[in-house]
Amino acid sequence: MSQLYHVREFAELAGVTVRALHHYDRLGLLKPSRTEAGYRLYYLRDLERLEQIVALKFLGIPLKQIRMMFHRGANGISESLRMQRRVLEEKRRLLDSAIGAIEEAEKATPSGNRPDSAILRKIIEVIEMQDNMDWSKKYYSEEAQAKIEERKKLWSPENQERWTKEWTDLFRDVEAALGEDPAGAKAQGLAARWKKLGEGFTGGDPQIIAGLRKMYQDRPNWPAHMQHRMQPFNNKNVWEFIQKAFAADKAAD
Amino acid sequence: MSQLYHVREFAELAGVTVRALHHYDRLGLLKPSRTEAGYRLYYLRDLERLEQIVALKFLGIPLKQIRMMFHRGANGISESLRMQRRVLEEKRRLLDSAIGAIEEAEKATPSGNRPDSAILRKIIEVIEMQDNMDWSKKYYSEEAQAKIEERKKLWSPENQERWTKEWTDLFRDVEAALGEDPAGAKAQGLAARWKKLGEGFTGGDPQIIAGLRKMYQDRPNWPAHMQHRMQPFNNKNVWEFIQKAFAADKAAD
DNA sequence: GCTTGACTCTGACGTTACGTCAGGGTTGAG
DNA sequence: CTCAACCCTGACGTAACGTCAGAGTCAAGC
Repeated sequence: MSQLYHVREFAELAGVTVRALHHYDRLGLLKPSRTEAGYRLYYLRDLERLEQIVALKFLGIPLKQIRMMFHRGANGISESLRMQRRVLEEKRRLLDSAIGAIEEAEKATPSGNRPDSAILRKIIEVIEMQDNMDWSKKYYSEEAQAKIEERKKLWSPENQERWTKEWTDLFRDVEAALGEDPAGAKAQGLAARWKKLGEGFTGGDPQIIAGLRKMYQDRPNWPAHMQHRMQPFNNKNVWEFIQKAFAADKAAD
Repeated sequence: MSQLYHVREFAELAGVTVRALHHYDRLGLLKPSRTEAGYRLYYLRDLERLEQIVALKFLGIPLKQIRMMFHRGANGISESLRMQRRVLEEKRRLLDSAIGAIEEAEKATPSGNRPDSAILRKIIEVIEMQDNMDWSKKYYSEEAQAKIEERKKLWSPENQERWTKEWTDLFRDVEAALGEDPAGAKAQGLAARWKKLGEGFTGGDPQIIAGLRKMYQDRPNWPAHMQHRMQPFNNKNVWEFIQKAFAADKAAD
């Protein structure tokens, strides 16, 4: 009973390394008694403590915090666990995105040995898409966010790609038509395309449209890399031209 | 065109910190040109490289490896990605276990402020159960493993707890009955309980039983902490007694 | 008593991807 | 010339140990 263990034995008993025990000792997490020569001596009751440490560590809780939990005594453990769960769930979200990005890239470049740059571009695309979603969140109301979550499911990277291309094309076409009459047939055709594409994302939902408008007006505060990515769409004349075309359409009613 | 950027600008353009750019520079991941005074100068084409770095980093690939990927040129990126996906999936498995353990603990200790030691015990239980599953895998054939995966779904921590308790109780009862006649009514009753409990885990499947037997016979090679946890079941006399009782049962047929 | 092998101790450096000073040049405006 | 705003490098810190390295300890065999 009340047997004594040397580090090696105790470490094996608990399934950890000797060095880890040294570490916990120095951090004050588990301080064994010592022989006269300075050898560490562990009792069986130390095992319980060690198991708790290992368990909390498994949950991703840093050692310093574990020490605090022990130190502050009983209260607060369940509080720490609630917090830790949120942390872990956030980590899982990121992991899922990363795995998803790789999957998309593999899907998009079948066994064929596409040039690696294509794979990378695909990944960047997927990540940026997720990133945009995340960043632009703050412009939408809670309700609008929920609606976007819904629509997101339809937003495969392929769609995203096609959609980007269509906007780019349309913008270029409008740019080329800047000299025309905003009420003319050509301008009206472009305006129709514009409207249709816009509805592809907003679904015509007024809350989403409102968010988009808010986002657009906040342009000066966008992070630099967003401004950079939006640069192709930065031609003020194009926006004004389309405004006029819409106005002309309305006036024609 | 071909605009030049100072670190700060370039960092904001890409959404990273200046210090990160210093870091990538020193690691040889992205080496900008310099002014005479030693200031870093980035070109727009550096942005592409940087975006690739950020993307691969997002996938959890260490910087050194990213450098190697660039260095070894085109081939091998998709290979790296396949590997990385496996790494990430393994991480997700661990994350899920951790989250699961916390959930179980929260479920088992409802809002009531149970002593924290109870919460910790619960977590340790859940983790050890997963750990056991993992460790004991090697004793089972592929088929048996698949079958166990199936049965695992029924194995809530509550069941696990009850099961452990019943085995402990049964073992204690047998120990108390060691003096009796193995063919007697009392011994036969115990043998029946034994058999029933055993089937609770094996489901009577011969492959699982075989794995269990293999595991039991390999006892000397179990890790120390498993031996420690199995210590309450280490009374050889009990096993022999039960063997005799089974034999007597068969002989009575 | 001495050697030997198996253990144990502590201290120091390495790992990862930067963050955070600290001390010291550079540049452009007034 | 000065001042603010940038830029540079180097050094230390972070988390949880792993990996030596140099040195002491213990029990056994000769």
